Amino acid sequence: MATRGTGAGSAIGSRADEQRQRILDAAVAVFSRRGYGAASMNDVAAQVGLSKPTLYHYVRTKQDLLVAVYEEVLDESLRSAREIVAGAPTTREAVRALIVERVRYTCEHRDLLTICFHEESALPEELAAPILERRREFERVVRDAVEAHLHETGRTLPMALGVYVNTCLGAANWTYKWFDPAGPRSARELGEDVAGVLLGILDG
Amino acid sequence: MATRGTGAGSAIGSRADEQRQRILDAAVAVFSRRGYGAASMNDVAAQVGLSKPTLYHYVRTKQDLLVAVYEEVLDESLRSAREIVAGAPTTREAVRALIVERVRYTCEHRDLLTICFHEESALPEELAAPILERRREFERVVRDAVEAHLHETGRTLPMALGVYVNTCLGAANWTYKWFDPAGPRSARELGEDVAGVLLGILDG
DNA sequence: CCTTGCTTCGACCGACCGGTCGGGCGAAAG
DNA sequence: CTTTCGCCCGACCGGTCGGTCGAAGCAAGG
Repeated sequence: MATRGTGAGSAIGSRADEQRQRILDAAVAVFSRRGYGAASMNDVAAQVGLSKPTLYHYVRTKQDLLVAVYEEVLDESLRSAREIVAGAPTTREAVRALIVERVRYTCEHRDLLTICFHEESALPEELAAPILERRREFERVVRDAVEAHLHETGRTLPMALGVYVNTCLGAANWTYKWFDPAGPRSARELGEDVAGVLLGILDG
Repeated sequence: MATRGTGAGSAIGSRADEQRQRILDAAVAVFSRRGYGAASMNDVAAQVGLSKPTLYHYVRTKQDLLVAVYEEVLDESLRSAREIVAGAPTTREAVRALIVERVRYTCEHRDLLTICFHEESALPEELAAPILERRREFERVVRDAVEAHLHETGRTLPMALGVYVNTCLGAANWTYKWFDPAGPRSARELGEDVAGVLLGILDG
């Protein structure tokens, strides 16, 4: 039950919590590189500098690590999307900011997103169901934002709304494959470029 | 060395070739569902209705099956892209047809593309290098097509050419995640919708 | 000093992996 | 009939998997 300050003035975190976070970071690195199915818990343990039994002192199963990845990504995605919609000055700016932020987050957490995009089928049905539901909720937020802008401007899209939204999300998500952190454009700037392509059809 | 007609009047194919194709189809189904690393050769054998030793009578290694998937996809992608560029009536039509075809092929071979998109890191460097080079060549064909259209019309894009091309390919490739074969739009029609979003910025 | 409780790990478990081996099968050739 | 040969598989190989067990190390409290 002992708690201890982290030394950086941040919120309290027990020793066990710190280790758990280090393990999760290691798991993200290993899972994204080797793939969840092919990665072993030995790999993860070695990455943190622990033995496998010690790793299992902090983590219940390999599956728990994968679930934690999805939780983190979905929490942050949904939170920021709702914040953007609530705070945007115009409906058009909401759509634009949603795309920019999606690209930024994806590019700056490529390991995390790589796992989310690749390992959907690695979770058993019972665990996948709530995760899928939250992802659908995220997509609904984006969809509603586009629809609100359409309604406000009286325009109509030359294709189904769902097709447009999925095209936008696809273009944004796919940056996890090609974004170059050493390139000339930052993640945020790249997001603005991508949004520029996708918003063209909204402005006519 | 015995050969036999396939009975359907098509090109000759030995019994062994037929079996090899059935095995490859099974491998595609299994690898795309479970992931290459997590899928076992027992799974593949069971899917074809053979025992594992019999499977190995036709296939050298598990890795060979994965390589065959990449070969098939890259062969077809490059071939059709070059054909489209060579036969398009205008540069704009070339770009449009490239996107439409990319979406169509992706949606109609989702299992194949799922493997290509997810298992890039499952190949050892020596095998991945030539595959990566051919993928880059495919991207170069698309890039050149866009550049030709830009040059012809005298327009300039508000973002780097590479960013635009990757955005287009991302939107097209991502359809492997959300295309619904039972939906109201065929793969080809969906491609036309997606191209409609992406070409907006080219037409101003 | 001893106890307590958290952290760590060497050694191990049964299961399953990719891949192999030696032999059994049936049909065609002699 | 026997031989041959492509096709097929039960049983097995060394190795690794996710996960467990029992014990050692060690700081804090008494």
